[in-house]
Order: sequence, then structure tokens, then C-alpha cells
Amino acid sequence: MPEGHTIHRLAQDYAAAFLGTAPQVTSPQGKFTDAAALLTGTELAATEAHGKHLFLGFRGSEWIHIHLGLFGKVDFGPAPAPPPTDTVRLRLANGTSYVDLRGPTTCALITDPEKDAIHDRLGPDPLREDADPGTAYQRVSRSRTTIAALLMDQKVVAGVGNVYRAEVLFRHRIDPYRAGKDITRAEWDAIWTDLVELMHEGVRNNRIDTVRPEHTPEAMGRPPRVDDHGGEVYVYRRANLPCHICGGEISTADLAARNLFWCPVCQKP
DNA sequence: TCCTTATGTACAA
DNA sequence: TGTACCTAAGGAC
Repeated sequence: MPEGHTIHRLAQDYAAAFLGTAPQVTSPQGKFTDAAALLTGTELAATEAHGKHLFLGFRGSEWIHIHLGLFGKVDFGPAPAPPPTDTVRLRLANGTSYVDLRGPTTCALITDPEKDAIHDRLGPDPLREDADPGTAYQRVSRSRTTIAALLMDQKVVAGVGNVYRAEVLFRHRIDPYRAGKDITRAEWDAIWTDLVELMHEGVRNNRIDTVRPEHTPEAMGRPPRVDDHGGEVYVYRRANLPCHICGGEISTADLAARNLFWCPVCQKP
């Protein structure tokens, strides 16, 4: 689930269900019990996302910092909350809603300065108003690292994950192995603009769709998507399947311990 | 019932 | 570069 669009959507959903209320805070799993006890009865005053980091602000300037990692999941439901399963790290519950957090990499109580430090080590986030693509391009244009790796580096761009990485490179016909320093400013601006648009749509729909209308299965007379990750995509997890545009085989490779997908015909070196 | 896999990151060597 | 961490779903048996 979790790329930046998921986290921004969660910030909205936590706010919709709990902002301005003082939910009961519990940690059925037991790993966050002390902090939960401390926060119960405190008003949720703000929610915020930066990249894949989620912040729940409680009155009194304490924040819960959440990072879902690869496996983390969040489930909302209407009150009354059912008995929690033993993997629920954090549950918020008020008179109308409950929300369960499971399997996060991070769920910790942090202070304002600690939160600032997290923002400081993250790059611009295409989903945030304060984002400056020029800051990201400075890093990209000075690096011999591949653009595929740079896009996944949260210091460069915050919020892009393996799906958006693969898809945005395909949409711009960029070979994933090109060095950052060989990406032109015009190419970068096009990538950035596209990310802003795609990721906002991701927040709205709560899934990643990247296929242009003219390439959808209906438009191309193809059978609908087989993959179950949730959205309609060009290359992500489509190894050895025909490219939607050229019909060639989609390639896959290991890059920095993640699966990379691309079309070697459409994305020529 | 077991094995693999996953939209992530941090830290050790 | 490798490994550890966290969970759940799907597929192979």
C-alpha cells in the first residue's frame, strides 16, 4: 500500500474521523502502551504528511510519528470498535469511529524539534505546497547514481516509491539506468509535474493509476489488468508481459534490493 | 501448512 | 552489499 499518496490520504482520513476530538488511545499489542495512556483524553489537533511519514498532532505539542514501512496497514471503521487483534499497535477510538494501525516500521511519540529534524532530512514532496522541484534537481543533476535509485531516495524526492518510480520513468521514456547528471532540467521538470498530477490522483482514488486514457485496456482492445496491486500501470510488476505501447517484453532487474521494471524498447538508453 | 512476496528503511560490515 | 524488522495474502503442496 504505502507510497506517499497513501500517507497523505491517511492524514486526511485520520483528520476526518478524529480531528477536534479526544479519542481513546490504546496499544493492544503492547508496544506503544505508555504513550497511548499518556495521550488518551488529549485532542487531536493536526494531521500532516511528508513523503511516507505521517504525523498526528495532539494538543500539547506532542506528535505521533508513524511510518508504515513495507507492511504497515491502517484500517478505519465505525464505532463501536470490535475487539482488537493482537497485532494492533495503535488504536484511536471515539464515539463515531475507530482506526487500527498494524505492522508499522515506526510508531513513536516525538517532540516538535524531533519532527523538524525529520522534515529536514526529507526532500521535497510532490504532494506538499512547500515543495521546490529545483532543490531535488540540484541533487539529481550532481549525481552519478542512476535516476531509478535517485527517485527512490527520500532525501531527493519524498514520497515516491517503487510503483511511481517505475511508472514515471516509463511515461517519460527514460532509461532507468541513466545517471542523474544526464537528466536535463526540462526532463526533470516534466517528471516532477507528472508526479504532482499522478500522486494527487493517487490521493483522491487511494490507488495508483498511471495509464493514459488512450492506452487503457478498453481503448487498446486488451483484456483488463491481471495484477492485484490496485491500479492500472504500464510496467510495475509486469515482467515478461507485453508492453502496452510497443508490445515488447517488459524487463525486470534487481536495483538496490528492489524490483525494477521497465520497457527496454520504449525506454532506450 | 508452509513458502514466497510486498507499494520501506536503517544499520552493520 | 547484506541483513534485520514488521504483517498478511496468495500460492504451492
